[in-house]
Amino acid sequence: MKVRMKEVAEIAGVSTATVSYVINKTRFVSEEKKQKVLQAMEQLGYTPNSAARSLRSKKSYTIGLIVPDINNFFFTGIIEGIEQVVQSNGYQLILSNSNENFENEKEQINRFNSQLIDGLIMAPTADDHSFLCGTLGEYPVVYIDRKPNGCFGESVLVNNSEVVYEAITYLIKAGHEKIGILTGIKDLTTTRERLAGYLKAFADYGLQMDNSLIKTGDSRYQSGYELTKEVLNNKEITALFVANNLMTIGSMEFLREKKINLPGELAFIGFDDYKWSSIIIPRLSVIKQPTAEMGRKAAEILLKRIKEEEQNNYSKEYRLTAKFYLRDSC
Amino acid sequence: MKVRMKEVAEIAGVSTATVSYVINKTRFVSEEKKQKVLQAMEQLGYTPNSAARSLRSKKSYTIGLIVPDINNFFFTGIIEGIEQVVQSNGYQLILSNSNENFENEKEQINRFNSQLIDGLIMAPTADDHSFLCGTLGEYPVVYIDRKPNGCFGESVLVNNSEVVYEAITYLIKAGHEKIGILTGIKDLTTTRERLAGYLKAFADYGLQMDNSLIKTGDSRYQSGYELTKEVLNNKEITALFVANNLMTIGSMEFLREKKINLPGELAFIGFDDYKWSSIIIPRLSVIKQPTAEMGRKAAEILLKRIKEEEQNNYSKEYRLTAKFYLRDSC
DNA sequence: ATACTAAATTTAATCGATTAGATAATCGAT
DNA sequence: ATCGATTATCTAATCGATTAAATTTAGTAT
Repeated sequence: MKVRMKEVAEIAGVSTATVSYVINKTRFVSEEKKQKVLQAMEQLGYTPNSAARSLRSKKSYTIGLIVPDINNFFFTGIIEGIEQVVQSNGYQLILSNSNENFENEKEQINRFNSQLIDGLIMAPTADDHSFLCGTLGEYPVVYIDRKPNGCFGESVLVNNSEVVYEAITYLIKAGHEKIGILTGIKDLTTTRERLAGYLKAFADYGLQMDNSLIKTGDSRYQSGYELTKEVLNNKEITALFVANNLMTIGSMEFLREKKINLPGELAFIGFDDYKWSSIIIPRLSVIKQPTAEMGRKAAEILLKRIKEEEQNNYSKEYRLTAKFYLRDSC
Repeated sequence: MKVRMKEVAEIAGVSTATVSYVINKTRFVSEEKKQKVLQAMEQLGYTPNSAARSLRSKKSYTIGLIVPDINNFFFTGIIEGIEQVVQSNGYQLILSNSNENFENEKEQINRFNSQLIDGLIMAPTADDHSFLCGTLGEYPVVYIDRKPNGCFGESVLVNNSEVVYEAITYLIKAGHEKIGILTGIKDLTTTRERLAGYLKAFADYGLQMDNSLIKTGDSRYQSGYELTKEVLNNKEITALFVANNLMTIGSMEFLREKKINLPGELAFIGFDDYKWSSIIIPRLSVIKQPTAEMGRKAAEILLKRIKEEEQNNYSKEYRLTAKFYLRDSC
């Protein structure tokens, strides 16, 4: 038999209102009654019913999170950061996996719209999100990693184009002129920005652009493997940059199979870091994103917006800095 | 302004009860009225208020999940499986990270006890969980990966001791007699079971046991590194088995640093598989657990229990089969 | 036409908290 | 002693759905 606030109130000899004030600290309650209430709660092992609470107060102390791939260590790093902040502020986290699929994503958003959540953090898929601008008046949204296409909003991103520029520049200065690039899903803002950094480096250093150097993938392991095979058909290539993490692994798989020597035969730079990238031989040079920090930042912004109630400064961008880690593969 | 069931009922020219019956299919409603209701819902863009719904019906269509490390790919594999099942049954997933810390775990359970959830899946920490047997009468619980110490309950596990027995036996048959083992956190059932498999192989093949061969770690990267250094002080060791995934990476890091040749100088078997274990050289032999399947199984069992209402067959164990993948490191 | 069933729909109580507004208690000033 | 102001507490309406019980409607047999 679940114990309700009414029982607590009876035992403590006060009204339910007073109990509520004690729990939520919403009004002053005399020390004497406060103690009685606390003791009664303790004695009965009372825990408030969150459904009733959020029905009345219209706050669920729950935030939603939609990521495109739960198995991807880049996103789990983000989740970890979000979880820390959310947890320590007494909020709960509802997790959902869109699988990079627009329909899944929309379906999940619809579920969230049953006012379950106080706010939403999401890494949107590549599709057009203009429908969101209208729909999501109910709760604040913060985008992470990627900006949604066709819709404004606050977002936590990294300096994609700058850090890629830095990495490509490093290769150019080391004498490479034919540098291949494998990108993730075409219409993601991350893909566009990383490609822009690559192109800018080529332009700034007066190198000849060549379409056979650029291959667009789908952010999966397999396409990393396949596109590496393809891009290396261009025999002049001396360096390869992979702008996505799973594709980095797929690419490495192909290079290992073909026994292509890094960095001797091919200079290699991958994307995203994990402990394993220092145990493979050669240790991989990569661009590393501050995943946990991104997650924390997004959660902090969201909670602030939830508390503020005022919904201005839309479409602000927060750019955290990803770094180029030079190791042994280039 | 949020649209309520009342508005839908008015537009459709019926009572809220009828609307509810249409939505939940709980009673027969004439085709005519049903259509009117559906159309009104569509027209107003109605989504039911889940707080009100769960307050009244005492079901939240939400299940809780507590894992000890969100960043660990073993657990994200499990999460992925759980998410699939939960999602497709119209449930939501609340995720929490205990960080292998008992206090965090208890705190989260307390939060869950505010009747937010219909069921719970958790990988319990190593501490004594006898307090759980009492507390958790409210909703069904399924344990995953590990059994809780001091408490019964349904659990989804793998054949730890058998698969480790198989791997160690392989090493023994290959002529190894001094085989080191690094285990995870001491009081986890997984650690005990894996160690038991190791010991049984030694016993069955009449090998001399030796305490300097066994090192107990804390399931973290760093302890894999440190303990590898330690265990190799025993110069007779010719093979090493690491019974935890992050520790496998830490161990490999040490071996790479010391340029210890695998399998020439040391035969090596790690725990848990990920795409990267085939791109490192030599390709790692590992024990691979069916993570997604474990997650799906746990979610299915839990949902079944939620629907059944009857809480018998407690403490049943489901053992899925982990497999030994023989590659190039041993 | 009447009585009786069965089927479809509605009325209204209910879930367990929050909170505006009413009320009671306390205190000081006149 | 009375009034007013202030503070503490309580009463009761409310959030938005579900659902038991009541009611209406339709159908069938006599």
